[in-house]
Amino acid sequence: MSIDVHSVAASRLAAVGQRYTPGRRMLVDTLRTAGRPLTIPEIKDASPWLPQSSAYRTMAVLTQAGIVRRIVAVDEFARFELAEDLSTHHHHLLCTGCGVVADFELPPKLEDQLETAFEAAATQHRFASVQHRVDLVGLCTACTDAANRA
Amino acid sequence: MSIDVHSVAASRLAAVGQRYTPGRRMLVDTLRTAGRPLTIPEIKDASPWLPQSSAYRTMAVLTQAGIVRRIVAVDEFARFELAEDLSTHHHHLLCTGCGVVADFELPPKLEDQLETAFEAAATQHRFASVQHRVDLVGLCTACTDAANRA
DNA sequence: CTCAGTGCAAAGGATTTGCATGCCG
DNA sequence: CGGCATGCAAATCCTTTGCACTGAG
Repeated sequence: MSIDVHSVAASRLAAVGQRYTPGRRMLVDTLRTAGRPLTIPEIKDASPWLPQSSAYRTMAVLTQAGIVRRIVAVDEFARFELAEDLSTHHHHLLCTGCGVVADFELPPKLEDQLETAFEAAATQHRFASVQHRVDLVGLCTACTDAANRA
Repeated sequence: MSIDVHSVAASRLAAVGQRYTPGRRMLVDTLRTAGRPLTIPEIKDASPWLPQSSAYRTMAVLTQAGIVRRIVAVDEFARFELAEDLSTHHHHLLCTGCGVVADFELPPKLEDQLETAFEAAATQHRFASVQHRVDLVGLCTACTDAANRA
């Protein structure tokens, strides 16, 4: 990995008066390894001994500290991934069948054009501190196959 | 309005074996008039006599029939708007402060470029039936002012 | 010794559903 | 008449929170 995620995480937690405990470090590793946003159930699957409330609480703390980003996809589960400055700028493919979320990237040139258009739209509607959320919603391979079999 | 929303709604409901009752027609009108996605509480505010369960159930039926689209914004409330082919292709401005959702549009040329890039990404990840979801997340005027006063 | 972190269990809140009634076709 | 539609109330399910215990500084 290019930057030291754990060092950054430790200092960001310190900045909000929190410690970088083994449990938190381990969940950060889980997210870093996953390469896609994970739900709480998925996080628990990766660490079966972890109490559910700790999973939720740790994600809340890490989100607060700016280490983790919480996203809402198409199902009723929240998903968590490392903040963009700890990974890369990317977008999401959302499956309406099973809810799974995959990452993808756009050509840099197109990103630039988008950025410009978004700033114009934000200004026009008097929105501030704007970030963008560009997702694709469709069916993953598994769900497409399942639909065809039906 | 350019197309007859109610006629289309009636035939789409008929296609899934459901009726276009006065209650359903009225909620469709509520959504059409709003011009932005509404939450269930907002829908209930517009029709205080409407039981909550009917609001949820009607939205579920209309969504199933392809008349209404259910979207998830930044808060814990689902929001509902008319399907794109009953209104126009547009995107959303989401306020992280109060959760309100406003509509905006992008230049057609940029939409075309996005479409091309999205198709490439979808193909690469083997996703099918892809639609895109392009949102801006920020603070609306009211919430920006509130933040400045604090 | 003090206070943040953790675990367990119970509460919270949006959404769904079971069941009985009403009404269109 | 039969079945969809509707109301009311209870249930579901993700998520949050209260409280007691443990461990680091």
